[in-house]
Amino acid sequence: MKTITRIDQIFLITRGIKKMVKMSDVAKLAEVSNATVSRVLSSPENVREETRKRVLESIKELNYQPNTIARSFRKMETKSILVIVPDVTNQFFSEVLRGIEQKAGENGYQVLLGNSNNDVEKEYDFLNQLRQRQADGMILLTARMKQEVIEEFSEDFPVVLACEYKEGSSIPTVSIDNISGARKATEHLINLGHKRIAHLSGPMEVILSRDRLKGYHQAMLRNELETDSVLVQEGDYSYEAGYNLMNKLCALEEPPTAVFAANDEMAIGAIKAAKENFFRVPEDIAVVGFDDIKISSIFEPSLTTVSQPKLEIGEKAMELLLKQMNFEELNRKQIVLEDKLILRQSCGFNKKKK
Amino acid sequence: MKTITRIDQIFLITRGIKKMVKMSDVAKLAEVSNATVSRVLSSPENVREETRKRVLESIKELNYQPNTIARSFRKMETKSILVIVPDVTNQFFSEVLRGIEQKAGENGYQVLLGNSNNDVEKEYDFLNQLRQRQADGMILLTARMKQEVIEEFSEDFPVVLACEYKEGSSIPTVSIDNISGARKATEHLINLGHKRIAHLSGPMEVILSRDRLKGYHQAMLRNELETDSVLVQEGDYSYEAGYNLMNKLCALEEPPTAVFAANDEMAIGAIKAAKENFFRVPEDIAVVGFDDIKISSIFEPSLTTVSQPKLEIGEKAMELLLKQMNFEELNRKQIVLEDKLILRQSCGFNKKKK
DNA sequence: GCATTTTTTGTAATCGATTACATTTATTCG
DNA sequence: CGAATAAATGTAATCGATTACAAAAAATGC
Repeated sequence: MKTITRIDQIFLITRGIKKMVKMSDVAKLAEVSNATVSRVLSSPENVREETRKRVLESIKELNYQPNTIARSFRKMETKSILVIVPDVTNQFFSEVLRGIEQKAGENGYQVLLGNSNNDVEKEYDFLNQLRQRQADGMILLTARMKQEVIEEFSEDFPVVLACEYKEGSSIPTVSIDNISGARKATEHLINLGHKRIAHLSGPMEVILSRDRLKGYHQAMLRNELETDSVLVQEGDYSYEAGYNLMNKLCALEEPPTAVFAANDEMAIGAIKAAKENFFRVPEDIAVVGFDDIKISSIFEPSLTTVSQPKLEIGEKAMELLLKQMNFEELNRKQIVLEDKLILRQSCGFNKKKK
Repeated sequence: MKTITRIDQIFLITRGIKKMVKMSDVAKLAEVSNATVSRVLSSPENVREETRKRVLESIKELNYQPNTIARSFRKMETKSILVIVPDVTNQFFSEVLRGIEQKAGENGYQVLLGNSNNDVEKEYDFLNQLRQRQADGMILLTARMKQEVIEEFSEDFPVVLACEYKEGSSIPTVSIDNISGARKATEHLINLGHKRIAHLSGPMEVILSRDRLKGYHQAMLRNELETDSVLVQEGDYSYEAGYNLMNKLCALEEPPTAVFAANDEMAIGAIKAAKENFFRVPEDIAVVGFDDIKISSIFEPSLTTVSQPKLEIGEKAMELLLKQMNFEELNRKQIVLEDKLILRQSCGFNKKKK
């Protein structure tokens, strides 16, 4: 009966690095070969019950933890994926992230978070990280890089675009139909009788922004409304941009009676500015946003907005990525999920009288 | 003059795995040994200019990317750290994260994000990930695990606690003085003339919650105010908890005239509930929060709150971790940063007349 | 009981970069 | 110029788990 003491286990501390128990230590104690220990861990059904028990006991006794780096090295996979977010502090993305994380966790993948900080250069850096095998795959929640680059890259590595996409490309993508969502939002304002409707757009180099603008234009055109070009203002999806742009609009000789903002953060900034300019929302100016982030329902007036299925976007994106990493065929490469217009107070809808 | 075509580079696709260019390929093309290539990459000053140039050209020509897994394996380090967050969607943490990310990036470290979802079991799982060397160190933004466990763990691996801490432990920690912060907040309400002050606390098993409660009690005691035990309600830091608890308080025969909430999310939930119960904020009920998250200044009424230096907490935590990973001595293990009471409308302060 | 098949275990090569040590080449200096 | 020293490069072991293949042990069948 051999007993291993704690002293035996913890041993030498050399230059601060703890000497770890390795597989061969377990093998020795259990009086089997390295291979058998490995098998107990990865395919226990091929090991005789008795041997397996002995090995497991040794593992426990030595408190052995397999060295993931060595395993990764041998198998040339990290069991982790990289998710690139334009801005970690943005609520919208953190919910998508949650969807990704969940599916990833279920399938034994770690999520490495990459914050691009809205900087394209950073995005390119992240591609290299994947090239260097720091992760097995990648989900991009922002894609400002050149189309050719991403496309070529996606031929060699598992990549999924979520939310953003590239026109006419074959990169697996999960998103909603931004054009129709924006159209719905704008049409809602039109149906409420508004004619002078402004749009606070996102940056034009981002396709989402162009799509939402397009939806806005379509709605205006279909209803034979003119769009005064001064009513379309380009922002960057930030609260501050919404606030500043709305201040501009309020200063116009003929201010709009309604505003469709390309996301909720800008919409809230806009409402804030409108109020400060003594416009009542929704009475004087109705506002509609996009995304349905958490504050939108809490803020007053609560925000009418186009709701994206954030969690589902994350989950589906991870599913697409998993399939690629497992070399499964993708039957559908472009997944378009349903958005939904949520009516709240900021455009005059009242759930309950107050 | 040897030319390498794209075909040469991209080669065989076997079972979907692209054959990568490796160091030996570069060595062969540059007609040097493996070691020299390695040196060009990690200590170029030891390689003759001419040779170095030749190697760099080959690297470029073959588009060689070092295999990080192999490097990690050999050096037994991943150059990544693990950050455990109780909830990714929480604004407060995402800002701390940004501080961590920044410092990590500057020092060549990747940030692996772990979402514990407020589940202790998950936290224990993350410890094992570190044991298995998935990362070189770990920052805990939540620490519900048993003190002994974390402490023993922290002897073998680089760990930093941020925001949370463990009493009388020697684990490196970055935080503010929550007791004094809470006391300040409560005293502010007392100075405004409030006597019946409620407290919406966090879960009692979290030390932050206990500290903030303690600060509240201290302030009351010092000012010889009685604390009606029905006025202290335990929540879980969520908007919903604040909302529900405030509904309870409003239904009291003698409702409080002021509320100190243990964080901003609960404070905002509380204001929302107060309003729905026809209490005006701050006229009928003054509210103070804790954390100073972004919405707090946007929400109406804007929220008086104790501001934590979120970014700095993240940076300092990463600095402590870096020192541990580099086996440097820590001169100070417990870092306490300054908080600041920010006066806004929710307790009757008006920056500008409206 | 012995040949055949099946199951279990062991042996040793392998993944790709790093690095201690050995060797070669270049430089310095009397 | 040649010895001594310094600089540049090469050789080969190494990190720890996995796995193809070989060998041994157990089970089966006649």
